[in-house]
Amino acid sequence: MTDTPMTPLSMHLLLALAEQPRHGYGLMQAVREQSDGAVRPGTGSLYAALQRLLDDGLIGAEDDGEGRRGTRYRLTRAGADAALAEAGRLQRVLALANRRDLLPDAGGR
Amino acid sequence: MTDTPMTPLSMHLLLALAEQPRHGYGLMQAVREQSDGAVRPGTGSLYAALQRLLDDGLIGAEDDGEGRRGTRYRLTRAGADAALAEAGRLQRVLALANRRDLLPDAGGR
DNA sequence: GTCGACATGTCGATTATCGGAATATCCCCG
DNA sequence: CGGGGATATTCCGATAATCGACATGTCGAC
Repeated sequence: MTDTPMTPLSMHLLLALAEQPRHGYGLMQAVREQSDGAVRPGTGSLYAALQRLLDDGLIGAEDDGEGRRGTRYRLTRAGADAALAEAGRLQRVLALANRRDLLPDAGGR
Repeated sequence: MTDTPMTPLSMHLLLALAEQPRHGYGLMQAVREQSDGAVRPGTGSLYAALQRLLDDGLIGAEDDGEGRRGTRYRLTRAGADAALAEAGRLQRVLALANRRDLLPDAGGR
């Protein structure tokens, strides 16, 4: 139950791959769009993060077909589980935030 | 709109302070409890994070009364706004996660 | 044939973040 | 008075994550 938090970038990558397998380049764009521009990794951050996810077995990589260039990344079962766990963690944080009164002047409570 | 993500620790600190002002040490415990043990900062991480939040003006620090030892941290208006913004970001990520089919065997779609 | 989008990497530098050791005080209990 | 545990904070070294730049190559369009 000691759900270690995941970086926002990793989470976005997993979610982008949950939709469909993609190339690294496509992931860069997908993450940008998904996050409304909040997360915009350079290539360095991106491939470093992908390598970490590969090492942890959360994603898989396979060569794209014969003629095609590039590596296609896909979500593994473990990756889906991890994303789900992270989503649960976020939900708990949000629930907490709702319990607190963060709104400044609106007639709260 | 380029909502820079916040670390889980920072978010938990702001939420803990939204409930009531606290000392650093109390924050350590509050964060642990709030996160169900997922976030358990050592003292080093804790005070470093507090310093960062102070630098960004998201929290304030004042000496505790005459006789008392220690510094009492409180949430600033900017801090509440930041927490709110982060909560919004998390909500968007969660919405995304819900749209994806992460459940493995439950008869999805 | 050159331009821009697609695609995959590597490198070095800079931050960010973390955990633990060390320090000190306060308060209770005997 | 003395020890011990909770409170409270600082400093330090190590690791993790990010960024921006550079390098390399393919592809289709114009």
